[in-house]
Amino acid sequence: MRQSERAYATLLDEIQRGVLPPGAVLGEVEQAARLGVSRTPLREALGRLAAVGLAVQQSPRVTVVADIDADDIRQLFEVRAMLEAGAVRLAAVRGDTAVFTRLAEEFTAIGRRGPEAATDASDDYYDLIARLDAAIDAAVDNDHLAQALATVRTHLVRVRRLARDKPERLAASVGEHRLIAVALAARDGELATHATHVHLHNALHSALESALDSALDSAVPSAPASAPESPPRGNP
Amino acid sequence: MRQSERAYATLLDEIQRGVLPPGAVLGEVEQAARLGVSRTPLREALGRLAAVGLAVQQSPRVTVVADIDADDIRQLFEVRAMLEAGAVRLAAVRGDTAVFTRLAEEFTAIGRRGPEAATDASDDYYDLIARLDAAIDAAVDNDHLAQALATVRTHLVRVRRLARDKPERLAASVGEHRLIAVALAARDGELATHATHVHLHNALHSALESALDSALDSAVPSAPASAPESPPRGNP
DNA sequence: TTCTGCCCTAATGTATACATAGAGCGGGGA
DNA sequence: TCCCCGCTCTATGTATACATTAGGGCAGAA
Repeated sequence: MRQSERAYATLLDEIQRGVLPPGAVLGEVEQAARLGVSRTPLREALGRLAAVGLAVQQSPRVTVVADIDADDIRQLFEVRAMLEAGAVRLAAVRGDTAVFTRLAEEFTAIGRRGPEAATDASDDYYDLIARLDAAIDAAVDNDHLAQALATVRTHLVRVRRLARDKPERLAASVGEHRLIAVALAARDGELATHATHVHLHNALHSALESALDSALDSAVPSAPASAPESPPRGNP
Repeated sequence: MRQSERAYATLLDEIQRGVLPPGAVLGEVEQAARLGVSRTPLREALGRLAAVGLAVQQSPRVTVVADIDADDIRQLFEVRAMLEAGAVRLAAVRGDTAVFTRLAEEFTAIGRRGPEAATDASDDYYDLIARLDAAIDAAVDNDHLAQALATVRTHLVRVRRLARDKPERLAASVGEHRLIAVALAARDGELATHATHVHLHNALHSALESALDSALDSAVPSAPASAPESPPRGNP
């Protein structure tokens, strides 16, 4: 594998997992030394991160991990709603009914486990949801849309980490996805679109709630809003 | 200005203007020598072009200008419709009525010139349309949406070049944009959304018509569909 | 003591040298 | 004559050396 791709994958994973928190300085020499690559491939990795919006040039001299606040999350969900609503509308027309029928059955089955099983089987939940997304993408068959959605999803990974889904929210999410799958199986684009909007509305509110509880300090100026005393560093 | 940015701007312009046609090989040493920069900043420029989708790695060894066919244009307009329809719906709520009222008046004024003036004043037409787009972006105030739209618009520049708008189409487009501006001035998000869909429907059909006439050979296999004898080169 | 201006360091931006792998071509054999 | 093997050459991928500039720190003066 190319060193630049390896560096990109590593940095992406670390940013998404929070190892490199928002505001962490991404010095070229520092990260190159840490990842064991030269500056050239690392620069390419930073360029890709900047292109997708996860790294920003705070000044002409310093690149940092992009900040993320409640407003960012709202903006992200606005774009996501536009793209996913449009995607399911198209998928209802173009998709294979059998595929979505089967997915709907899987959602029904996994939903029967009840909310108390969600904690243990959360990986199964997320995997099934990812497969529904993949099926929608395949049905729509639009590269430009897929790329736009991929960018949004790249950011959403970090949002999910901030807002760990509670078990009851995860169970509700399964039900919402089940309805989307059912609508797609029935080729009901209108229902699928509305169900998607409902799902994203609930997901956004849950995310904002959890995120505000955990880390985000937006609109809660309990401490002076000046520069933090110890800005997070990726590699102290 | 940084050399890499200069190289990117130059290559982007040449791709959008058709100087580097679809399929043109983008050799690093060749382009670096031509643009008078080293391979390092040129690689960064190629990376940015690849990130936006205008350059693709045809093989691990050769990068070419991305191809574009009727299907691409349709896909592009699908994404564009999702994003712009959502944008105007939000802009109707968030925008400043005065701004869009003034823009609507400008569209009315420029529309009174009649279709025969479109050829001479096409720059004025496009400039006014661009200002409406900018006003919508500003009203929506969503960075992620702006970036997604910027990517789409980057591709659309090339589509417009393939499908040179006829004067009567340009005149009709002005009328369609006027309606969008009027709807936004009236804070009528529904009307703005529908007007946007109508406009994009017309724009897509006009583009496909013109493009099929001029250069695109999709679905018209008059010649054998094998590899062309003389693939276009950027710098023979 | 504080503010301002200069210098120095360290970071990025660029160029070039080196490594490596793939594609094309030529020669030899069947 | 055709096919296969190997070689070479050139392209990319990587590392490193050089240039440039921004930003901080120190010293001097008010």
